[in-house]
Amino acid sequence: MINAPEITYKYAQILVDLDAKALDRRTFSYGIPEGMDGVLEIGTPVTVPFGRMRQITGYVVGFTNYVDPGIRVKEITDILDEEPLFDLDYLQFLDWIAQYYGTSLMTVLTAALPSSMIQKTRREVFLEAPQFAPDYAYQLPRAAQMILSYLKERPSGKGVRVRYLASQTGLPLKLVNQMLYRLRQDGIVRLASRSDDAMNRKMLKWIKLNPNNEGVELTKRQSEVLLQLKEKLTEETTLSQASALVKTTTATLQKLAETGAVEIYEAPQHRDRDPLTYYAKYKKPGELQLNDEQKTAVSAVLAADPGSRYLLYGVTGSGKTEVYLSLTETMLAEGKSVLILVPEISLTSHIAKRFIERFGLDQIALWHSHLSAGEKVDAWRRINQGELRIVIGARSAIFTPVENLGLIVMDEEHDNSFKQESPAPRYHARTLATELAKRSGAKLLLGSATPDVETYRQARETDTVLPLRRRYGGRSLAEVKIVDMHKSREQGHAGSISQELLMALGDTIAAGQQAIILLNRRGFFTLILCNACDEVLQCPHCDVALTYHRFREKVRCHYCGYESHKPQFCPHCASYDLTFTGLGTQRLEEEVGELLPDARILRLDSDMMQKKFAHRDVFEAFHAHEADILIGTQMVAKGLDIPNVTLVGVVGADTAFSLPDYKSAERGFQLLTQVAGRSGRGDKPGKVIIQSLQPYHPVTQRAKDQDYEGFYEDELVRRQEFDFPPYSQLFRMIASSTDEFRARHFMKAIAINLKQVLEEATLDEVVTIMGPAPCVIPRIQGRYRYHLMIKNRYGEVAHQIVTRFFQQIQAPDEINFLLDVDAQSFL
DNA sequence: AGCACGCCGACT
DNA sequence: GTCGGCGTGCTC
Repeated sequence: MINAPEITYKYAQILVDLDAKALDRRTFSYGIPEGMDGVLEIGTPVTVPFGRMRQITGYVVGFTNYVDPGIRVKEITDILDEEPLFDLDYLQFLDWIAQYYGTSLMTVLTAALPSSMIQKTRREVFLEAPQFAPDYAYQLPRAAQMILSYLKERPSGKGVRVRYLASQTGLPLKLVNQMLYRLRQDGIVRLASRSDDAMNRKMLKWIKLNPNNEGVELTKRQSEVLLQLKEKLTEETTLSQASALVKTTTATLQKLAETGAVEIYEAPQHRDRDPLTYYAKYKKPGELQLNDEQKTAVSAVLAADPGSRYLLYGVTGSGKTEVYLSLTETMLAEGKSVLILVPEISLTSHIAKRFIERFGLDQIALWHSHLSAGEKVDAWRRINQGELRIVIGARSAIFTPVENLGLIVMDEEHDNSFKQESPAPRYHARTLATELAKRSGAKLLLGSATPDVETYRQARETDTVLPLRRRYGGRSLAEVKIVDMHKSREQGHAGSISQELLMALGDTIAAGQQAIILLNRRGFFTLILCNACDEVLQCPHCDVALTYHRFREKVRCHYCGYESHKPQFCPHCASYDLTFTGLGTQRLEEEVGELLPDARILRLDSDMMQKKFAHRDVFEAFHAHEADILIGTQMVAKGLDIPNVTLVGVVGADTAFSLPDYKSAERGFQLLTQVAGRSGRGDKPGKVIIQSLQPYHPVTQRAKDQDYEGFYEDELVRRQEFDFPPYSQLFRMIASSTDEFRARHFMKAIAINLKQVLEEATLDEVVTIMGPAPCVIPRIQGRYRYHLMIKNRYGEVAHQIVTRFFQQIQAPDEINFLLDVDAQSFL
């Protein structure tokens, strides 16, 4: 051929897709067979022979001409997809992540790429040029001619699986592959994996009215249903949504479809039918109205150096979103892309809605866990090709291959859903975003009303805080009142709702307004006590108290999901004298219902989340004022923007910040402040009532005054005293085993060895080890857990020593050993 | 992870 | 003498 390859390498370095402990952090060199050298790139997925028998998937991560003598190099068997899955920059970014978190490249790759892109083993052949010159075929080997004539018989545009092709032509697989490489080189065929078409897309049933069939005969019920459908059906309603909307069954709708009055059809869940499509109809282009503070923030970010990081510190309702929108507009105008990271729960929040309203869905990729495999691959491709230039998503959206990235926004940056707890890589999206910004030259904007203490300190020291102190329309923050529950009880109020809160709830409902009550515990009763032996009933697999759920009379473990019937007697002493106590959201719902019999109450907690989108339904119902009071766990604190909410009640506020965890005070403060921010977002002033058992606790008081800076100063003093972040970097190692003794002794040995390593590096003064000790929850799912805390006050060198130390440890099979870099929780 | 090699004890 | 237990070590 005419175009000579620039450089040809003999070998490709392959990362093999095996989750074996020692294998996934090495690469293997494979020979490049003839005809494959032009196609192979970094990121190309291939299959390679491995060991004696197997063919496994791997990825090209480099090229070389040198291989250690004595290694019997094998050849790459095949290319799974000619389009590489990643490029060199991306690979280097993933490698940095693997180094930082002490894990392997393969582990990071698994977290980064959509799973359906990784498991592509089904290769297909497509006939690219069916009209080749007639004499071209004659000069081909017989096998190639057979393949071509078979392919020409097939319906055009459809692929054939390589294996199937081999069996149909009766040729050996190896020969088929050889021929296909040649045909590909000549541009006759294309090889691709199957996942790039709609194969993985789930099909849904949709329903629409059939206007051509007005006068068909219907039964009484059918006419009723049809009447309601005419009212409620939108352009995009699924069959199951419709049956819920008009309170009937899908069977009835099917019958109705048979009459021809409506039409039911199958279609994939297209992105246009994303739940958020709804907001695209309310496009609000026009000029953005920014106040002085917002303008200052926008121009500061625009003038910032590439790779720099800014904190948009804005109280709730101060208009952070307008800043994001304005910056995005400028970025798009400059031909750049924007990545918006939001907490998990907030995908339904106003941020996504506002972006869709402003920019429409045709340039936005929504990246969330409810996307099907096919939709993810679709979105990935379109993002990669620069077709979608705004990506909005939770934590894992940081891995999407955004082209020409100009800005990363991380809204509610303090939210702990940005940290992946398990499985590895246990990454924090903020850490990754900071690194990605540096690498890509994008600007990073973190937004919060209650920034993470570490973020705030860093921003203050580097002078990159952009404050928004004024609330929209000059509205003041809600008035916060603390009720001392000890006093309330002395005054003879036995229940969980104080007189003040009850009165306020009554007034709010009477005024036609709505209220939110936050209680951070699920279930009905959260404790079951034996009065004979004083034991608390625990999960048989975890050292966690069981929670009684009224619904179906069951007890549940909130850690492992263990479920059992309501116990009749104590498992320790067989006494029947059991007391059910402790307040959960279910019981609170009942109690409020008894106190306010006319109030319409909705409950929102993760028990309700079992059903997909159930939380969205609850949010929407509450937003539509179908209920007066919303009771829930911390979910209600995040992202709700309902103007008619003028009262927020917090029940049992203190439990959050007394956990044995260095961040628990911070989380408690954030939770109180965030939930307080839900009150009074409209024209009417808001009110917050916090019921507390420790009303003079400094965190409660700071939350009352909504004084973040005061809280921050208090907290810094405490952190410095104990050398917690930001004064150190925190690592946590956990060993767990079904054998308690082994877990404990393994951890002890680790502690001794690590101490020695640190001493040898003369870092033992600046890196301290705490433990080993049993974890706060000492047993989960039958596994005993021991942990080790490591505080690094030295920096990058010590960080590397700890991660390398961890990687060198080969834990025995019965022990699960893990490292959590920048651990956020001690539980 | 798989799979083979290999070094010991129990059997046709 | 050989069958098979699973400890150890390798996979380009």
